[in-house]
Amino acid sequence: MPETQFAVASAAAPPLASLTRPARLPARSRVVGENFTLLFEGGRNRSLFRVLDGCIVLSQLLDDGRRQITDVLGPGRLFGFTIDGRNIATAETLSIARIEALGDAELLANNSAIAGELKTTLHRLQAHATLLGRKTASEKVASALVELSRIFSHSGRNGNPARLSFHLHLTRADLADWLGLTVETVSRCLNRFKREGLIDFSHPKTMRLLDPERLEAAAGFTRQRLAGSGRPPS
Amino acid sequence: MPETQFAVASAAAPPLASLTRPARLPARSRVVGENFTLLFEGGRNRSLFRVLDGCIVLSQLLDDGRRQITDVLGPGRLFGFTIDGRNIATAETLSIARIEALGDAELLANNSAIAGELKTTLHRLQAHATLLGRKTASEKVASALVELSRIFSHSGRNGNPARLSFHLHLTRADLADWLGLTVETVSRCLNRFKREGLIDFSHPKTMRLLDPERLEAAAGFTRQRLAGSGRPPS
DNA sequence: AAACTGCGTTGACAGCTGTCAACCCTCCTC
DNA sequence: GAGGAGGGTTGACAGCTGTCAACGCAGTTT
Repeated sequence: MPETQFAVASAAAPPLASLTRPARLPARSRVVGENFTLLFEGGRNRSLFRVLDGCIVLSQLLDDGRRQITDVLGPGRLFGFTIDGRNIATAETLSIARIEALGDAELLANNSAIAGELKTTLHRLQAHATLLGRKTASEKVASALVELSRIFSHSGRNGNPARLSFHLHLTRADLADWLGLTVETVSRCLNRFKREGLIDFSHPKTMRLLDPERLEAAAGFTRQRLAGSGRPPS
Repeated sequence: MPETQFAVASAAAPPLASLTRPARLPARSRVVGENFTLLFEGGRNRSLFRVLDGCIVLSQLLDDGRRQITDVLGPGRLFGFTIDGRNIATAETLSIARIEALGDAELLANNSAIAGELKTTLHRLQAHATLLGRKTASEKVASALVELSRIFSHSGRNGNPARLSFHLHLTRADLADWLGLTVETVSRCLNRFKREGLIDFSHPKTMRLLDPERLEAAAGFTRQRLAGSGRPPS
């Protein structure tokens, strides 16, 4: 495997973003290797987990093996939600990842925060459903690049400059499973964007956005905010 | 319009719910007409709502008008979740519907119930993402029929017999927007299922499942439960 | 009764994306 | 260094599904 951005770091000290709780890590924090399945859909689980570092994806399988990645999680996101004690989704690492289990006390204390996370996830999943159902292959790949840059760029102090370059944790196959495409289509789109000067990559996973604005346009915006307010029925 | 299950009620008074508060319903309950947009994505809203009767869909729009229905709600489901006071999704009625606003007191009292509803919705949305990204047109339509029969069949005392016949609240266009297809493809699939004896409908919205088992098979199951338990990382 | 509208169905055709295959490259093992 | 495995790219081709168009039908209006 090509060294991930954690390879060196995890050898020495905590890598990038030893954020959240750099020193004295809580006892429940844990480092997990690449391509490791943390939770199985339908499996029993009594904890919530927070991503401290790295990349984790949630997925679902059809009986014949078709896979759909439903969300890509970066630092800060929570996962491990259950219904009747059973995991809603399969969770696997795409990089060396650091995660933290949330204890019951924390759960209760952060109850509204957890509801907020649930709503955020709901919102993301809705947007992704729109992508899956109503966007073309090009729009899907462009959307993915914009989204992943937001999740995994080391948000530079100014915001913009650092956003241009980031590590694509997903393989072409992962991207395909996320976007409802095939590896070939993903590859073709990426290389077309490269030829057109929208993006650049030497290593397949080292991505740089050369023209974020055109890329966002190519992503086919979802309307972010409606100008008018809603019409509450009461 | 063909009579919905509410047609009688609406015949007495003006068809499209001018009725707001028919008989002695709880103060916050309300009847809304067909094809009425209750909430706009991005609009302000301070209440949660519960569907008491009828059919409500959540949707999202792209700038050019492409629409994606992200969930279909029947009796019992909650909607109106917000992030920063802004609606996550657009909500519109597909039938005359009865809804109920949940007050703050109820909200606090039902906090865990609400988290449960959020998780249920998350689960449904995930399954739908898998449908959108990884199922064929036939599988999508078959899945939709099975799903809608579960939501809208008047759950007979025995369960099964009543499940066979139900009112399809969605038009072909709604189905298309839900499944990420076109009306033509939806229509072709439905009529093929009809020719093959899987379903039957005289009126386009009066659906009957003649062979639920074959239909479920045609839907391409998502693996419901994993035998083994998950592997919690702590 | 005629015309109109919305919705649904059906056919012909096109094209986007999937399928199949070959090949390249890097990394790893032996 | 040879060989193998995994991931990525590219080309040829096919087919599923979208596009475009015509038509039917029911309900409503004029």
